[in-house]
Amino acid sequence: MPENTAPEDIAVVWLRHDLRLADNPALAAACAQRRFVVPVYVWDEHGPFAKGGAGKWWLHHSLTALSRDIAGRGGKLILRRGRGLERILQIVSEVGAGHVYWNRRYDPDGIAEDTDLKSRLKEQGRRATSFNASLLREPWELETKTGGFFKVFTPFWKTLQGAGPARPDEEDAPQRIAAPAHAPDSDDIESWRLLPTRPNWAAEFADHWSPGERGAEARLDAFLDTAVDGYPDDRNRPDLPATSRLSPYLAFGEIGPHQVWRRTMARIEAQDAPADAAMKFLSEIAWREFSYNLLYHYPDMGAAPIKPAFDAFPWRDDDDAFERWTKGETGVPIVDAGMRQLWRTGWMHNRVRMIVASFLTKNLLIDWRRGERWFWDTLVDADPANNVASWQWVAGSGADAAPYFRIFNPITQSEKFDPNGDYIRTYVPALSQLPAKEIHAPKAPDGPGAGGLGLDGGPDYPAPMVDLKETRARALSAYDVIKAS
DNA sequence: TGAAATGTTGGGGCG
DNA sequence: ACGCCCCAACATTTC
Repeated sequence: MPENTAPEDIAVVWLRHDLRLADNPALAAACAQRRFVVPVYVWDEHGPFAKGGAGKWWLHHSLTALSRDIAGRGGKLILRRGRGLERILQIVSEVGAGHVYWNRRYDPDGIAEDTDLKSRLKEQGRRATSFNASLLREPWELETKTGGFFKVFTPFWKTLQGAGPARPDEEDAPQRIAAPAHAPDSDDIESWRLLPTRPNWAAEFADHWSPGERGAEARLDAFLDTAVDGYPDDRNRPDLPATSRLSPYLAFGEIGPHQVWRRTMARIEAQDAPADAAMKFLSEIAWREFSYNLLYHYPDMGAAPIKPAFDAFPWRDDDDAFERWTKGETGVPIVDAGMRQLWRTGWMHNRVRMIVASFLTKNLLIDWRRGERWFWDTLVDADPANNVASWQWVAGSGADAAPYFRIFNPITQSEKFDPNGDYIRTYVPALSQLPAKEIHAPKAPDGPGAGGLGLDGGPDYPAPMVDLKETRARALSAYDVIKAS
């Protein structure tokens, strides 16, 4: 540390799920208040919220982009590996920083670590300052009339609309992120080996995604330009490019909900977008907020059902069935298409997520937590609040969940939301020659050589692994077990 | 942000 | 012309 640099002049900014320069309150405050700024990302591969495989692919590219963007403004992104709290304390001491800035986390482990770090820094005579970058309102801000937190989405959404976002004005990206004369060492990101090699299951990811802040902005602009008008009608159609596909960018904080909110509202005000369609889109952003609201108030919800009655639910242990589900070999076309889209692209359309989740938890009676873990490992948008809240919603154990008896019929859903079968054809090539009428529930060929689909278990496409009617009835009687308690 | 079973209605074929 | 049956089409109830 140069002798003429006082601790007051140096800030460490600990970046986590806020990998952007624009509208980043912690980074903006550090740059405005301190002469030198040291942005840090810590990769904790053993942490409870370490990213799964697909998330690591994304993280690699996101950090590469962020590092370049920071360098473009005179700064240097420091990469370290290990436990976050320890590495931050280490870097703070290396550079002699008097201040640490970060944007808040809301998962219980993140909160605990941040609380711990704050007191450790205080003991050392350093200041820690935290901000809100990732939520429109803090989870403790919105309250019901009786002073509690919201457990039902609709009143939550009404209240959120009334309150509006906490920061109505955009926080510009800092002009300059001045690195200290002797910047601390940084790992080379290649040494983290975040990218898959053998097999390279992410080979196709780059065709679908451009991680990083610029990619996020382009995605939002493209959505607002072309798809928001049709959003209310088409958002449930996996065969159409009708959704924003912002979820991974939001999960990594390459864009924040404030930016989405402001730009969408600006389109409404400029009459570039119909208000009802645009607000329908924002209500989906609000589902994300609602999930964080739930996670904050039910910190254990990743491990335990919100409705305690579900503790006694008779889930089946069936490794073989679970594996067929993960591989997209259930014999139910829409389910298999979804699971293969997930594997190939790191993402799945939301309507199809509900269908495959219903199939797993109801037709197969497999614990939602197994599905949640699989999604965590394979989704590029894996998010500790959204993922868990959505699984509990489908399973029926969540706060504002679908009633357990609301069991999807995957074939009916397929006919309704993929009417021409185009989505199935994209991800299940074995069925690509079937007409729309047959593709949702292919019939086994009558005689030898009749179709070559192999629906009786042959090589091309399997017969349905379960009878939908029977397993529906089985799910309902399983529900009777806990309904009585 | 269901689906299936059951109930109701009304048009048309038919003796 | 009339009653009867069938069955979409829609509504309601149940899980």
